Amino acid sequence: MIVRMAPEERRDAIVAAALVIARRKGLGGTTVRDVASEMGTSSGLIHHYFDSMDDVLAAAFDRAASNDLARTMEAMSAGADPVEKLVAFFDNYSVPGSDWTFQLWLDAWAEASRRSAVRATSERLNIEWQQLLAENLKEGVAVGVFDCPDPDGTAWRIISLLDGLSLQVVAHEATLARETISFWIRSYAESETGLAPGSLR
Amino acid sequence: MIVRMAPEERRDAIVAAALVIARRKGLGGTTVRDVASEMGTSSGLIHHYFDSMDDVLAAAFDRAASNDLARTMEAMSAGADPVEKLVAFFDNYSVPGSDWTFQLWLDAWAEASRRSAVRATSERLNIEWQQLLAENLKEGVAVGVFDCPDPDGTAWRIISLLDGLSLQVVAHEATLARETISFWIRSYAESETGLAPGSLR
DNA sequence: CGGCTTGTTGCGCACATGTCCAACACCCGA
DNA sequence: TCGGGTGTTGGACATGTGCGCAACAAGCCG
Repeated sequence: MIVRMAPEERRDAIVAAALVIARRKGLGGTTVRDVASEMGTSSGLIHHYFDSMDDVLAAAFDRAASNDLARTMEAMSAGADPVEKLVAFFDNYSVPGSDWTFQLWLDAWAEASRRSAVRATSERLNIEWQQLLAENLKEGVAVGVFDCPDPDGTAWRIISLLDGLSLQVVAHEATLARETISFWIRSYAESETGLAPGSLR
Repeated sequence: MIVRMAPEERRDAIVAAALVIARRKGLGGTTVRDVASEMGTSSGLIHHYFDSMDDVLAAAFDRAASNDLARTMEAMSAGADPVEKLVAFFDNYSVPGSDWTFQLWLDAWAEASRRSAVRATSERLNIEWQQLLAENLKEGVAVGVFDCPDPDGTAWRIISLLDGLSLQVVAHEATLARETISFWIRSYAESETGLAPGSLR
């Protein structure tokens, strides 16, 4: 029995199914047939909605990363001041059990050089994350709680340190402990913003 | 005409050929047939020397990364003191034109969760890089030129910031300038070691 | 109710993939 | 000079790949 869906709905379903597979087999390991059978439909259907597999993967990664970003933005908006927001940022960045999202980032960075749609998406989202942090830093400077001469640069450095450390945890698991990198990244942020040690706990 | 090689030699040739392909098509995109035809031999030969493709890829990555490591160690050994060695470390980390090595790192980190041999290799080499840096920091502390309470932690943080920043350059190219990250990483190292700003130039 | 748009199928095409293996060619030691 | 050991071949095998397409069916509109 054919289940006919509205275009929007079906597109969403495809992306959702692709995400399930990507979570299990990696971005690069996600195939048209896998996605189709996950949805319980035929593989031809995927190409009815997407020009190429590259686009499907980019859309899947986009949804996962955008979702994390939105969740973090929401968590930050609950903070009363820039300091609280910064704490919310870090609390949200590495929620336990969401390692698979970061694995997707690793996949995306690696695939970036060979899949243009994925590359464009990861670049855009990376910048959005940096912006989110930078805006909060600027607000803190304006209000006078942060001492930070170059918020944009600081944001890039914090994001990058976070990525570099998370990478070790996700790719190699045992080399670095989760609590350790949580402590390190907060200490670094404190030093970059002129906050007293322990302020971001 | 069959060209018979000594086992050692042939193994090396396979790894070298795999590296040529991996450089062009990525670690994950390297296939048995590609490697074979790069050597001008048959594909069966690869499996005569390696149990699986995973092992070939791990060996190829191992050679590339070990090579970089050795080159950096040598450059550091030319430095007269820990400060000079640290400068040599940074100078060597991001030689222009060796982006492809870093792309291999990106590939390896992404593949780590799905190819155990690659994973073991990248984990080991990541630790070796950290050790290289940590040993130099410890030496500097012993001699009294560095003020650094936790050299091992500092080494991890420097390596991670470097990785996180390099990642943006290699995967996204345009977002961050090379000279910018070179400046940032040196400034960060100065602050972690208690050196005066500009010491690592 | 009939027609038409369009979502959906299921399979075919042309390749590519890792792995394995019987046969072959080369070199060394007897 | 003649085995035997082993490096090497070339293709078989089963499976997987993205993509395209004719046919079918569902639902909307007149």
